[in-house]
Amino acid sequence: MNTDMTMDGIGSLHGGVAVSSVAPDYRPELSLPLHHAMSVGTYTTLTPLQPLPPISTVSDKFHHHHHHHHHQRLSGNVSGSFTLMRDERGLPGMNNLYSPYHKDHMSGMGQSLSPVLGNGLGSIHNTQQGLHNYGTTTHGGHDKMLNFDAHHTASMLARGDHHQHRGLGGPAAGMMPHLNGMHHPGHPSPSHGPVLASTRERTPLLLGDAGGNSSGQLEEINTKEVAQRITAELKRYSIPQAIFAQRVLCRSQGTLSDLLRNPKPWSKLKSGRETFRRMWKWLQEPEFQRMSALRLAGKSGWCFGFCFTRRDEKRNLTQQQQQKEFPHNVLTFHLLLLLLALFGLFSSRLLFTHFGRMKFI
DNA sequence: TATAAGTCAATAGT
DNA sequence: ACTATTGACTTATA
Repeated sequence: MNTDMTMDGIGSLHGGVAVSSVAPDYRPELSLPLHHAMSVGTYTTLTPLQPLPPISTVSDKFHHHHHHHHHQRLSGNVSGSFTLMRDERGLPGMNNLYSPYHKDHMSGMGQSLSPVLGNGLGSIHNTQQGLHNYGTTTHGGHDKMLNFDAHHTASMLARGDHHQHRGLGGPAAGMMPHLNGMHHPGHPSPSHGPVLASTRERTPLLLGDAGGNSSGQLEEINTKEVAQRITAELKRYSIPQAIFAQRVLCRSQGTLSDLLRNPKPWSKLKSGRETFRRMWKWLQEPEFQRMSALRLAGKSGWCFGFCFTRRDEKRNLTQQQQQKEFPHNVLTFHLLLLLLALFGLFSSRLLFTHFGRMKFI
């Protein structure tokens, strides 16, 4: 009952859950949930918050040299209130979207952006809440992208084309029709017609495996097309490379730039395939979830399908300003407790040692 | 050990 | 403010 878990033990957070993870400043791999053991009906309903380690090149330097980071502790006083967002993230099925590619398969799971399945939380899901957040979660200087969030997500939801529940075994190829037709400004536009039809088949970004396999691990990704589409998407939504690289790919801006401009053919890729898989997966996601992934600033935690972000970390607003801004989606700490109780989580391994600190065994 | 692949991070360029 | 370039570094592999 006194397991003192800090972020130092993030590697051992397996099975643990971060309700309020004070994640490192910029390394998303330490904040993104890795494995969603959302087995319904059991305590594992909690969404484990696990690190998304960098791909194969996890080296000692990563942990020791440059990024002495950041083994921040879950010390923060969670005193404020939480911002509540729906977590559209995934269920176990997405785990096999990643192949055991070297040791990457573990990290790959972290990118599971798949829609959450019915875990009984649907009724709580308030679209309004989610939307509010998209529009208002601003960190420093990513306003453009996040502003998009509000509007596009709203319109998208209005159109009802979010939630393409392609969850387990769903056809991964039915991707983003509203994006497929889009233009690629400033691009040679190699093949006429939609980006999809680069191959004789209708498998857009995949070469081979015409869709039966949605696990995303065996396909040959058309890296060039992926690169083009990612480039277009980033442009379209004014998403800086740095943001995308960091939060979705766990790579540096320069790396992404290089990959985007000089994508190597799939056959020539080795561990670098993982990066393209992440890009590809991101493209598969509904906009709703794409932006969710981008928005992850590392200051929020995911818990049973909801994202909890410390309000006071969102920006430098006064209390009043914040309250005005987040009238509905604020979850007080006590409400959080209530939620936890509602979901029977108290009987789980979730422990509170003192206010503002949650620990798990 | 040599080489290739992948990436980071500094920095130059726009 | 963003993006592109590139040398250095790590890791994997022949």
